[in-house]
Amino acid sequence: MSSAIADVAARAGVSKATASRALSGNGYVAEATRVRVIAAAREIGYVASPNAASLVTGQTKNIGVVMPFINRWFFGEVLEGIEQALLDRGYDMTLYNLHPGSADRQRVFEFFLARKRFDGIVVIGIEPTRVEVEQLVRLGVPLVGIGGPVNGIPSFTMDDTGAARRATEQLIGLGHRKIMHIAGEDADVLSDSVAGRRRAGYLDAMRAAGLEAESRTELAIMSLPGGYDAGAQALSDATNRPTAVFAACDEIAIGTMIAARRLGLRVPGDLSIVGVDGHEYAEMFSLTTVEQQPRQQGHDAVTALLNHIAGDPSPPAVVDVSARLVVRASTAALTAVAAAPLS
Amino acid sequence: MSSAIADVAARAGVSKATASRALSGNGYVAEATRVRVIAAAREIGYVASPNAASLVTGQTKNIGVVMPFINRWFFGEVLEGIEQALLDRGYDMTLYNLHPGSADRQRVFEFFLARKRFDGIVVIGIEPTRVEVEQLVRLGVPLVGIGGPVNGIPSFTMDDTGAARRATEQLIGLGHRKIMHIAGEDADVLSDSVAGRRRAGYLDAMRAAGLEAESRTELAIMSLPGGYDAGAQALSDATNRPTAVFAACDEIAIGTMIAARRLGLRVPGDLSIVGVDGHEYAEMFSLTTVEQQPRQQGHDAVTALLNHIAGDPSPPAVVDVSARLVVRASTAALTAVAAAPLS
DNA sequence: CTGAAAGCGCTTACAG
DNA sequence: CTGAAAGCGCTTACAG
Repeated sequence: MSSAIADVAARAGVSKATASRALSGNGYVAEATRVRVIAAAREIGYVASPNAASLVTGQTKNIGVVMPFINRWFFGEVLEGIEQALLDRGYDMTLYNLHPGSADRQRVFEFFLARKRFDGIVVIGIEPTRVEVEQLVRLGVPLVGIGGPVNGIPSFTMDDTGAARRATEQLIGLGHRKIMHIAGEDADVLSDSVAGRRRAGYLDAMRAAGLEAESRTELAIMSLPGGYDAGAQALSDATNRPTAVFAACDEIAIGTMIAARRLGLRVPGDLSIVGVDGHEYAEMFSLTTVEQQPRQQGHDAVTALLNHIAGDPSPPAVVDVSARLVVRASTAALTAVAAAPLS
Repeated sequence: MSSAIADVAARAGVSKATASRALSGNGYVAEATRVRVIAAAREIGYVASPNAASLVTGQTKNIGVVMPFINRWFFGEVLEGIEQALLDRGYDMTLYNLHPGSADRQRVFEFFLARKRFDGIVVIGIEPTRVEVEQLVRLGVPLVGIGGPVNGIPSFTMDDTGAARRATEQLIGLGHRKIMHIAGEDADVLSDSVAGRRRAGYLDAMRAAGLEAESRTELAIMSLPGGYDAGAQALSDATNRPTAVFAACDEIAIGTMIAARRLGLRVPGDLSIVGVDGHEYAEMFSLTTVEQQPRQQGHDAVTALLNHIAGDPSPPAVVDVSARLVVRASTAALTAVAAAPLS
């Protein structure tokens, strides 16, 4: 059934050592021998066991990935980018899905990640504690982060604060003053989280424009239904309605947009909306957003990680990934009439 | 840095064999010794290498998963269910993402899956060819499928044809006759695919009600934007508009709903819509749908797989998973006025 | 250019 | 109840 290198060697009439050299390409082997060994391997469908090889080479050809969500757009994109890059280089990917507050968290750090199965580890959006970072470092394998700088782990991340500032400034530039921010739920608890940094950028921009008094933040689960619920709630009071919303992510933005329309508000006529991310639905909803490329980030982070494993220098502490404002039809200048009471 | 069982043995003053027995729980070991060994292991942070152990036990404690999409709801849910079940039992999950038409497909079957890394393999929605099923079987490890029966692989799947029939009958029961089906794009090519079976169920129901002449099928990418595009197209001609749509999945249904509203159609006033899946957005969009539990399916399939690996009998060729019609506000009885010309 | 030998980290008969 | 020995499948110095 499953064949070993001894079978290949026997069939090709060489020693296991030579078979190994011929198959791996390491060390000298006569061309004719090489051809014969490779043919033998093909004939019996031999594929080397990396688990066995790892025992002597120390290389597992396997990368561990830890992320809090699979089923949210950003994470799914990152994951697909990682998977593709890994596949291209012959690596496997072992995935751990650690929801915020997951009871398995400690077990993943102390048991699963410690099983000596990985040549490197990618952590994404899990906001590791200082102790956890230490545990990761103690593993002794290269690490890389995506989506938020983590102290002690080189991270691929966009400038969340800057993106939020830019998005908010866009609304300010259109004449809006009552600009509400719908933040991610952990912006409150973790100022260091993606949601926290985006809120900070919003506040920066408001303050710089002298609009502190107009600023207002609501919290939402970072999903479409989360944005819908928060939007429906926050926009229901007609006497105290913002003219624009800066949402912490596109899911929230789209959910808010749908809620606004159900309340009879026109977007952008009555309400301008800006998001962040460049979600696959953004175009369909004509959403103005600060677009990033999570799939590319996954790909680039893994490439850097594998290169580091192969001997390249470690990537820098923070690799700033690209993000750009894409203006679509969810934003418009505040109309003169609506603007009047403010001017 | 990373310690071996010899270190534990030395520290506890026993042989490697005894340390192994104490840690694994296999074989006799004096209680006092066991305690001493476990303490030693804890002190130096020892975790056994399953790669090394697999060489002698043959057990890798690792399961391979192959699926075409990560970033679509059904697959993401299945994946989270799988991951949780695996984590609970101490197994790792290695994920291969094989887009339809992926150039890597052959390499995954012939190289990655053949590396003797897995105690079992889960295949989801990739519609393996006969040759591929053979390759999988030749691996000699237990297999399980999710989301569509595959010959030769025990599969957890809902009755797609029945679900589609039920959904269509619901519309017929509400008095609709001009019921359009927006099918998944591969319904045409692969009658055996999920999309193909759902289209068959639609046609069954239409035929049984004597509505063959009214049946009409359009194709869409199985995503929200896919449903939006197909819906916008199919509903734009006011002279030839269905009064109801049965969508092959909830993403298509929701995309179609949004397109319909943009065209000024009221849902369900002018157009009733039914989907299939029980998508996380279904409630927010008040979508009538045939709900299934992909997360549960992933969990149950893995549990059956691990039990089989542990010695239980293989699951049956087809395990029918539950699905039920959930009626929400996207469907309504055809109004007398609209129905008149048909009666 | 090739082979015999050692050894990676583990577990498991086999003796005792 | 415990230890010495063998061996899982591979690769890599080391001789030749």
